[in-house]
Amino acid sequence: MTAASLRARLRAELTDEIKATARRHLATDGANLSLRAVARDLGMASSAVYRYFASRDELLTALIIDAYDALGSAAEAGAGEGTYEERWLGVCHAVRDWALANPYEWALIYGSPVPGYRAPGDTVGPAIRAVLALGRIVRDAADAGRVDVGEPIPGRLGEELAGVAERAAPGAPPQLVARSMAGWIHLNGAVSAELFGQLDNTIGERREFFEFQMRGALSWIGFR
Amino acid sequence: MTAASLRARLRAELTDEIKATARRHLATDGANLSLRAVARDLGMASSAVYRYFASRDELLTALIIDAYDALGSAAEAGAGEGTYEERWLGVCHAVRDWALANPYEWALIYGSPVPGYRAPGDTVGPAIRAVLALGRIVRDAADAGRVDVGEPIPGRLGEELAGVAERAAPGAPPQLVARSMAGWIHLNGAVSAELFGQLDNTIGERREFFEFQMRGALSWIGFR
DNA sequence: CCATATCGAGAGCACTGCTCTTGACACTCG
DNA sequence: CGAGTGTCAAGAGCAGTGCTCTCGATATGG
Repeated sequence: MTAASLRARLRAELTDEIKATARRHLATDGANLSLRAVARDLGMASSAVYRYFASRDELLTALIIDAYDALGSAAEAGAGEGTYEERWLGVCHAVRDWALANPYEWALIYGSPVPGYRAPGDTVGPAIRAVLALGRIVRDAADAGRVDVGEPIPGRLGEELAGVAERAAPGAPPQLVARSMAGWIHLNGAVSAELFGQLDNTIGERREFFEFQMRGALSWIGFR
Repeated sequence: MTAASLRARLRAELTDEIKATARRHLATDGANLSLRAVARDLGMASSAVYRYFASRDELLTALIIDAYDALGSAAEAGAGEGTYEERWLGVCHAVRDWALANPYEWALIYGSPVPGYRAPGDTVGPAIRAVLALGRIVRDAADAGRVDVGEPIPGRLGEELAGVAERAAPGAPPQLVARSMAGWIHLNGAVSAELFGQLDNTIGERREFFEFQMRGALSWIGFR
């Protein structure tokens, strides 16, 4: 395989270089980065880039998948040790820290969807890693009896949540799945609000305010 | 004034027509709509549009301000009558309903910021109307003793929040300001999650799930 | 009525994503 | 070791973009 890989290795390396350069351009041009500019930075013709990515959308998709994966890894690593509360806050801060370190990639995956862009199925796997990392902690805490399970959710939403629980965390109470998802959504909103400038001229103590919110989610979910 | 307004009226009308057409293009092209395409739809030369908006950014800014204003009006109208809980949920649903009816304008104001685009100061006034509508309800409820004020927030965040309270709602306890803001951020995240497709293939009962979350925020804030 | 300000249209510049063709290189098989 | 094959980079070219400038036409105000 090493024989065939001389060409393959060059291809893989150049693919990575293109992605890295594109990631850099993300900072200045956002989702409408210029493929030609990326090629120019690499000293190659724009048409040559099309040997590696069939379109600009495909390049963006690659960046999106990488971003989801990196965020998922960061979130999972943030779970760490300690009490369930500490693990929860650990994941929250890990997500926020990653977003602060990679704001343009965060915007790419959680900002407004590019019209006409259809996310391929490859993205959903990496996309749910972060929320699953959160859910696992709630589930573990619930198994240990450290979470007030609370009232079941009635109606069709309740049934639907039971289905979600079945697929994502068999045996977990649907209402805890719902509250975990709500926690993730709040986390997501808090990070986006901070990154997208909604806290400018209002809140300077970003980290403290974020933790205040995540502790609130924690208590509402029912940790005790 | 009617004398001078023949030209002025035409100008105002055409300005509105350009914005309306641009709003329509928002649906297909998002923030990178084509000024030329807008002009084409209006049967005028692209250069003529520049008599009305100095740049594409300026056109987008006009759309952004209009969107903030429309959302603010919808939120304020949603406060309506009833108990404090009902008013809170009324605003939440009003915001969500507006976003569902105007998804591309929501994406414009709460999606990823366009790199290189600097929001002019004119946007902050309309931008805060919605969150103020929420905050007013919490404040009213607190004045009526229907909210558990809870523990004060210590440290620099607490001091900062006291300043925010001073400016936005004099006399209101800083911790309630913080929880109101957190509620708005959660609301914002919930709407964005729904609109940006993060609930696809997971939650179908969108309205119920949204209300579940907003009731959660309600109880965490301390309504009783 | 006439000077002035405003406006629309068109040409043009530099840029974009993307396609197609051409020629060079590396690899594989006989 | 040499011929054939697949892969690659480069360049030209097309249609589209934001934006500027110039040039006539039209309405406004003194």
